[in-house]
Amino acid sequence: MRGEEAKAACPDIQLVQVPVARGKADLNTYRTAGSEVVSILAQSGKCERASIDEVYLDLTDAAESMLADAPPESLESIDEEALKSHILGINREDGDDFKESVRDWICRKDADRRDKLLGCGIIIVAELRKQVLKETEFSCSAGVAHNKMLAKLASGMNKPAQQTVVPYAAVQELLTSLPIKKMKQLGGKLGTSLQTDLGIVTVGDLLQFSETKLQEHYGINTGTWLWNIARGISGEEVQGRLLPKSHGSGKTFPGPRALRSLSNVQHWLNQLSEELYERLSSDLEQNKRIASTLTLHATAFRSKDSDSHKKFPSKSCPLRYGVTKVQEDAFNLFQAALREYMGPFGTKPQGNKKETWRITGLSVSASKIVDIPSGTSSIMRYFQSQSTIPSCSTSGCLQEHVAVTPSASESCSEQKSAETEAAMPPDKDMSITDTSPDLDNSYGNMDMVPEKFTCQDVSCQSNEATEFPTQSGSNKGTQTKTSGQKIKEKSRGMHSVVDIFKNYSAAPRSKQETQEDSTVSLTSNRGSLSSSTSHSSEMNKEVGDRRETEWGYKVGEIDQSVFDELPYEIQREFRSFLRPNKRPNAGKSKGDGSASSGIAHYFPPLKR
DNA sequence: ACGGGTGTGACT
DNA sequence: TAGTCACAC
Repeated sequence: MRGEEAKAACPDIQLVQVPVARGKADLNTYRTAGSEVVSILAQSGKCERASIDEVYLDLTDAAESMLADAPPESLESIDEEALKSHILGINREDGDDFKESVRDWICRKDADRRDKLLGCGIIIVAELRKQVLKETEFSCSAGVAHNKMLAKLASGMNKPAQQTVVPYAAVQELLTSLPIKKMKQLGGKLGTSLQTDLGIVTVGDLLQFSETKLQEHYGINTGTWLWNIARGISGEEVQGRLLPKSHGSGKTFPGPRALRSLSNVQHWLNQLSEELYERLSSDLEQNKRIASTLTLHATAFRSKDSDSHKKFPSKSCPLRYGVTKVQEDAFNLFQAALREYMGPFGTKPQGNKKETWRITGLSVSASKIVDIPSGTSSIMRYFQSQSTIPSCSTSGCLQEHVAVTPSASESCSEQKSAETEAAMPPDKDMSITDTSPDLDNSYGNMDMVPEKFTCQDVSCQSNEATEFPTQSGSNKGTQTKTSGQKIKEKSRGMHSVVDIFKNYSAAPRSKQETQEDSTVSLTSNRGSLSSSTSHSSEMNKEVGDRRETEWGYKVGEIDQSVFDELPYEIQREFRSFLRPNKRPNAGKSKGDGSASSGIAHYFPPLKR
């Protein structure tokens, strides 16, 4: 029920509300909580942060070790928490005997090796959940099974704060009567289609269809995937990734709250950009990562006019570090999208006051996040100073600045940012374009779901951007160059600092599990966010380790002009990373063999 | 059940 | 690469 109803029914009820900052919901409390739990779980095996409160753990190694060194059957006593497990296929009626049956199952000597591993997993997971509870005060639920799909399914079967196990022999029974809509990925349109188009309601029904038949209806990949999951087969690997791949900040403006003026849109974009930037700064500071693409999403409708439900296009551009830069670029992206949305007829000559459009949703997000190799302290400082530089707001400066912004500005030459006020402080900029994939590290993962948050203290969020003042402050200006043209060209050519980073090859993480992983998915509930903070150092450590791997780059990918734009200090630092042996034979970019001009194939001279 | 704020991945 | 769509928490 809604809060109001609840209050009416229970006047003394304690309702917890999501914190608000900058006029919008602030989820940092939850992000921090999630990170705390991940940092604990990641110690035990490969970990994948599946969402803000969910993780998957691949405990294969830990389980195998236990089986080899101290198998359950050799233990004199089994963890009480483990004995509380729900094991599918084992009846646990009356309260006294079931722990015995669980113990028997875990210690069964004649068990299939896979189930013996599961038995170890049960003990490990029980231990982990206790540790999470003790160290964070969050409880969590878990599923222990042979793959992600089954573990996820199981984790939701006994909540809160319990764990469920799927023995190999229980898979069929579990699945046959299970409504397909309960399976991850089938909760939406595909599940509906399966139901209405093929009459499939349960996974058991799905079992009747041949792989070919399913492929005819849903394509090769989806068809095969469906055929497999009906049999409890899921080859999905647990990704070793503890950090999010993107950051976003958005807000909806339902019904009467829809935005109707450019200046209002700009106001909210500024708020959203500010939050986004704060998070980017934390990421840089804590994880040494840089995002390189900024994307603007909006939802809109045009009152009255025909096809008022046309989609508002999303737009993106290179992400430049600096709050005002993000705000500026976001607004420019919006205007570019708006013109496209309104069509050739969107031009101004519309006498009456209010616009014909209504914005019901806005969001800005940052993606293509790459690690900065360890040891690049000057690069860190560079980006930090970038964000520190306040404003030098002069229209002339703005112009130049604009010319430099590739995508976001390409459109901004014309329109009026009139009413918008606020000096747009164009600072020196450095556009970042593109990046490369995730260099995952391998750790375990887990996810928790705070059920009741009693955290009323918004300040428990740990990142105060003291290191990355979001604005104002003295200007260190002169050490970075303000030129525009060169950077613009390099941006066009898609080369920049991040391009260099991206080639830093994630050291082959080896580690190739195959089948029969003990995968765990935990879901937690409840928790009183105590002010526990500094666990951040632990996180840093984890993240730091993987960065020590060597990295290489292709000389051919560094544009001379890009290099020239870098502060001397950074040019020097980069030089230390350059690996002559990686020099390509022919001009190529991104290793895809495509030729590219304007690329230097030699070490750029240091410039001061 | 529904809505808000996020986030990921497939596909074009 | 940019942009859309589906799905999930």
